Amino acid sequence: MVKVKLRDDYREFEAGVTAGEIAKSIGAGLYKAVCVCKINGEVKDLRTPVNEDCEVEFLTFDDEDGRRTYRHTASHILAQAVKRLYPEAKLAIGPAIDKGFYYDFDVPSPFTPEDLEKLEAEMKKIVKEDLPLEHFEMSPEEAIKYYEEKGEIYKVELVKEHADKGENISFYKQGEFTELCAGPHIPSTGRVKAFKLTSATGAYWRGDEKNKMLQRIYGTAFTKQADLDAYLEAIEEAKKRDHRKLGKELGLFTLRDEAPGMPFFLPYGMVLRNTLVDYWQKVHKKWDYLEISTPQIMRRSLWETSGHWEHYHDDMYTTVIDDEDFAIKPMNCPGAILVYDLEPHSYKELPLRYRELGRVHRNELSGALHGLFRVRCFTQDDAHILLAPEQIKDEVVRIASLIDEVYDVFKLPYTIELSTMPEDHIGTKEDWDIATAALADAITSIGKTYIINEGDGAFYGPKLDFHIQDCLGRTWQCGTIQLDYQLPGRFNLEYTGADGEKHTPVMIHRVVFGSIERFLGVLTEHFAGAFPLWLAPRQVILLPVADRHKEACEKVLAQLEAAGLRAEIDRRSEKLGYKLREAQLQKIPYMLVVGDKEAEDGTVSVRKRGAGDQGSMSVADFVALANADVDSKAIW
RNA sequence: GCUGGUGUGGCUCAAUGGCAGAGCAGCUCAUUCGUAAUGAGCAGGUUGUCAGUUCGAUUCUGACCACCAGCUCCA
Repeated sequence: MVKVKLRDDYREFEAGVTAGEIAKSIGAGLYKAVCVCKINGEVKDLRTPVNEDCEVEFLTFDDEDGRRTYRHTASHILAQAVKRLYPEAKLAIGPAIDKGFYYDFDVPSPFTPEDLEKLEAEMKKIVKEDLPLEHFEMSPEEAIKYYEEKGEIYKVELVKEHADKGENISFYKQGEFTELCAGPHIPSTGRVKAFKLTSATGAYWRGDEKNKMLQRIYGTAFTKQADLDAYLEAIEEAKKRDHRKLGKELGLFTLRDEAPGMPFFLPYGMVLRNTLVDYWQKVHKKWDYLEISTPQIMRRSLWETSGHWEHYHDDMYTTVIDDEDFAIKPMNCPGAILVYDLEPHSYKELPLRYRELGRVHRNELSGALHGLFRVRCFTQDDAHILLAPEQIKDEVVRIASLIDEVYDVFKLPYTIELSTMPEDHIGTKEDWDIATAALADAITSIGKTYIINEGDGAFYGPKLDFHIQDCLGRTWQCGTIQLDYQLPGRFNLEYTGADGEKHTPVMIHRVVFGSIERFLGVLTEHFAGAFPLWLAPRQVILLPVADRHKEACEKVLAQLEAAGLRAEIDRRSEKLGYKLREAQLQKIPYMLVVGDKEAEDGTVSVRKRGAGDQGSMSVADFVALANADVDSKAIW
């Protein structure tokens, strides 16, 4: 007998009982809902036998591990369906991902939407067949032989890697379909209820563009059809927040064929942008950054010294002027370095913080362009900080606090990634360890958590990246704090230390918004275009009920403008409802209605976006109300 | 850049190997209206660009450009 600790009691079972049988003994309903279990904290199949005393926890689709397991099995069903309909397809990999799963195949011709429909139908058959997923193992030699005979070249490659660890290779079998897989899985295919194949695209084998491009099928799966429908509906809803759509509707920016990836900012977009920049300036003055501005185009020699000419050439726009090579700056750092290098520096001046709203140009791959999120011309809210190595941690705390302060103003949720030493790097491992630890310490000391992005640092130093999600949950890097041990040396930068000796400073590259453009895109999606009052391009719109009220509106407009509010009058001879509808669709925070009554006693009837009619008040009262909102940067 | 898809008035979208159509927006006229669309009329398009096939191409083919999804890359 074995003693099993369940949620709040102990039960005894015959040794060798499976986790699934334990679940069944507790209740059939529970058993049906359970995807996978944890035995002593380790995620395992329900088919796993229990041979000794342990703690068992059952996980349903509501649990992240349960959900992943469920969707992972769905990906196996997809692979099985593909093998049935396209026996010549070679299997690569097929994991569960955040919102579903995918599977990569090597097939002679890409999948069409009709293929996906056929595959979905075949998957339904496999579900109906209710095939049990059985786990078994092979020795590495057997596994290689097995896959070589089948011509599964990708699987052979994967097995060979596992073989180096000297362990047996784990497989799962469902009906005629066998798959290299560490598991775990749900007990049978019949449990996968609601799924949909969402798209088919290309993807490089092992994510390396030098490798062959495989065909990836994305799908998602839920336990109930209603949940799947709700999910698909939510995606459609989310697309309405897309900043590319809202940017057009609200007159913020545009992109034209004449300049791919280089946004044109329209009048309302410029108001938004300038408001954001004003705020940025205020914050940076407070945090003690000195503002500089450096040239857009600089000589080749500068870029050779910085290393960009060699390492970043493909992404740079270069030009020849009077027979001499120049480059349009893709980064602001060399400019800041030239400013530092103007005169000798003492350790007493450090950290020296140069801020620069620097417009950069990068020749990004055409396929990477995406609205304002990924452009070829953008303005980084950059700063370059020169400091002594021992000042790193304090300075990083200072920057991370600044970033947190700014994101909090918008109530933007974000995640932090710490990228560590890549294979291709400069500097000693000791330096990297100290620097990486300084970054980690800094984040922990301000009460934040981070995830580690192994080996993803820049070749010159580790970095912290601040990621924000877009309307569809894709994350975009906005803020970043990068330590740089290389550039100061390349430019022979120095400061005189307390010891009277010359030392090389460390440089920190950092941005808060990342780029003004990307951040505006993020904000547009975050607020679904309904910007807080302080940011809204048009804060107030005045709506005369009839033409005879326009004059009264003009007076109110003058008062609002004098009070620093951004206001307009809708002067068209339309009915109130018509003008109101448009103002509402334009997401203007305040709509002020002026009719006979208001014109008479100098009041306005206030309608607040999202909150409806607020009744009448004097213009002075409205100004006080609005300005209080602007000052507090209230979000509603 | 790679894989697949898309490209029709300012916007959203129809249609077709044989005169390209609607709604909204715009303009004109009438209406002067109280919290999400007043009515009538007018105007607006070399169907992304360039070639090819064809008596005839917006439709079929090819190249290019741009956009969309994903890969890669990145602020």
